[in-house]
Amino acid sequence: MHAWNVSPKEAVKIQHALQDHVKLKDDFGEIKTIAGVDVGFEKNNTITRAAIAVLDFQTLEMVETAIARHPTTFPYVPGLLSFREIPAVLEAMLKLDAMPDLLLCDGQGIAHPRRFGIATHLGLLVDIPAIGVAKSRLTGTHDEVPLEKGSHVPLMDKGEQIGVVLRTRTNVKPLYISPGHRVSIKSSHELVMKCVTRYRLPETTRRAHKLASAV
DNA sequence: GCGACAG
DNA sequence: ATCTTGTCGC
Repeated sequence: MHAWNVSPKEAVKIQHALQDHVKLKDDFGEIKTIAGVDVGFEKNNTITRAAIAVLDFQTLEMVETAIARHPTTFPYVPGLLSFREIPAVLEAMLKLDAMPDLLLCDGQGIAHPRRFGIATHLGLLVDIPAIGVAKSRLTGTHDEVPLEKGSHVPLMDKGEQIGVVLRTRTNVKPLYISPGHRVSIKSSHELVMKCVTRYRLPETTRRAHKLASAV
């Protein structure tokens, strides 16, 4: 594994070096468990708190959870989010009894200037299929999304599709879905939709967010 | 040079 | 991300 105590400039180099290993084709078997990953901060951002909620993919019921606190060592820089949040996430992952079959991360997958968002970086490091679920746009353009739940339009960048903008709830801001690693755009879209109930965010993310808040 | 900019 | 109460709308 690469170093984490790096400068922003070095972080960009690492992203370029690792990008070649990313797989955007479906590479997974039966998905039994799916994990939501979320991060929060404490003590004036000096502590990064990572939370993971593992759910049963079929019933969306909680199977297992893990929380970890880690000193914050990297600033928030658009495009380099993973260097700020992943160290704490990896610590939380190690506390799990069993690795989940799929990860849903807060933030982008390949919908990133260098196609290397946090979902991509994390999925690659732990070698688990991962999808990025972002609440807003980092890069790319798209047409307006119809207001009804389930509506979606492609997210484009430099002539290629990098994800989908998905309305998970009628009349509510859409989510930006993009593959992280070992999953296609189409499957990312379908899998996220299966985790959505009556709220804007998929259950995985909602559960992880609650954990990250219930300090 | 001027904006845009995940969490 | 985080600071924060009530309030508008489906």
